[in-house]
Amino acid sequence: MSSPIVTRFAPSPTGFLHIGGARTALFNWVYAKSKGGQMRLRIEDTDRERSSTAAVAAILDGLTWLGLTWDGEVVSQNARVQRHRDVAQELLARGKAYYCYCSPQELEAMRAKAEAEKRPIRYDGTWRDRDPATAPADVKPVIRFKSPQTGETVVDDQAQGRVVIPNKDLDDLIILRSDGNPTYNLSVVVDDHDMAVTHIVRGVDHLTNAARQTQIYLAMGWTVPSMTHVPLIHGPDGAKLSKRHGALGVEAYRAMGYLPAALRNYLARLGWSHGDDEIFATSQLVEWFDFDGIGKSAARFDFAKLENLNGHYIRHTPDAELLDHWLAFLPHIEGGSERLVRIDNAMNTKLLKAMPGLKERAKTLVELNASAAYLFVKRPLAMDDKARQILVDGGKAELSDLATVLGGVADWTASSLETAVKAKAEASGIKLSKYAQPLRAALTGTSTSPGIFDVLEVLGREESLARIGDQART
RNA sequence: GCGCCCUUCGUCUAUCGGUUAGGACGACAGCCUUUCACGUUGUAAAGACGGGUUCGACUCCCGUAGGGCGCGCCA
Repeated sequence: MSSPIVTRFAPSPTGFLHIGGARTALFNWVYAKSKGGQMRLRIEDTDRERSSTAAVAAILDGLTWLGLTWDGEVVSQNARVQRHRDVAQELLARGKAYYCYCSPQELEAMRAKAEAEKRPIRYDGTWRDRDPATAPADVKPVIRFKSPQTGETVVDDQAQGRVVIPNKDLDDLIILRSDGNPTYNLSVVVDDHDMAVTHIVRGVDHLTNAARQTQIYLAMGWTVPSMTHVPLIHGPDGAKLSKRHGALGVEAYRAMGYLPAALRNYLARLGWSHGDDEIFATSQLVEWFDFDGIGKSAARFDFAKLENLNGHYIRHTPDAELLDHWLAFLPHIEGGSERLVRIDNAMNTKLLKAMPGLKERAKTLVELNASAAYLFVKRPLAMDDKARQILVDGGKAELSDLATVLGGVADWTASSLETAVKAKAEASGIKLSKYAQPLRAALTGTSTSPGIFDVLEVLGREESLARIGDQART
């Protein structure tokens, strides 16, 4: 019986959960699910300066929203530093590491010199074989890993293939700082090993680290886990993701009104494929997912496609479920909370009734929320001359909106309203298209123009209708 | 500078030596709808470049160009 599959997502809490991290988490989660394994969550917070509990909270929140659940306790890497130190000592004892007394300044000078002479920037191994007895008394040493100097290190990557890196290009990295704290590459290896991680899935930016980590695994006599380095996600312009484009936290995507399921679907298709399949449920993804579907080149983030996908998910989500999503979404946008408190049972019923018409034309929850504005408008609205003017001179009609609205609010059915409105308009010689603009404005609550009820009121009153009709004709 | 990696329509991608190079988003055009949206039909749109290998290359090899990642007492 083979050991269970264990994947892990290991973000550093220096900021929000960005889109690339979200996809990495998704792949780890999906793979674990598909193999009946577990996904652990580890917070890489060894850098105390830059880590924050707020960031940890944001990451957990983001993962939860995306529906990516982890197994077991959240591991804090910082809580395990003693274990890391022990391993560093063991490496020392095994002759696989050594004390280095170079000061940061010396190292800086070394780097600068190498750069000036256009030589590779690497530690020159000064203390590798030097007698510690000659060490300066005033310098606190770091511990460096004794990296093999000849041969090559192979990373058998599930996505990148067999990646071979010459050992001469890998210098002796610091595994324990002069303050006695471990560095990333040591901590990762120790934690992944101790957490029984069998499969590491992360961004290609860690590929070189993978080689260094492989050397540490080997030095400790530990089994090297399966590794998969997924290509990065770039911004729409092909450049590295920055705050300008997609480098937003997942909470930003939530605030933009995307559904978790849609985002999962979109993210999965970014860098991974299963033939021509585009739209698939997460359960289907779990069934299909495998590392061989992962591509090698970076993908650009395309909001247009995400939006289209999201529209599809909105349209295909059952009304009640969509309403729940919307309600959960409200606190995350401006004015949402005020609207939320006004939703009682009666309103809930109205919303549910209006949902079929609403979701048909919304690509995001933001749009859905906007089109539902008419349901929250305080009435009656004042129907002044200016408003009447807008009504008469308006642009194109929104007949089905009108019908939908009434179908959701009054006892009218969409079709009967449509028929009625049509009849009224025809009788008065008014082109219905005249109503569009104010109707839309009323629907979205973005203007002071007449609300839907006022329009209907007018339509229902023969004399006003006739009067408006006259104005419209002249 | 050194190392590793990448390169098919504008974008995400299929293709695992033999295809009219397929799908999706976007774009454009039509249909449906007395609006919008949805839906639907169609059109334009791609193998970076140069060499090989092969009966035959998008697919394999080499080179060039372009791009990405890494080279911290950050993770």
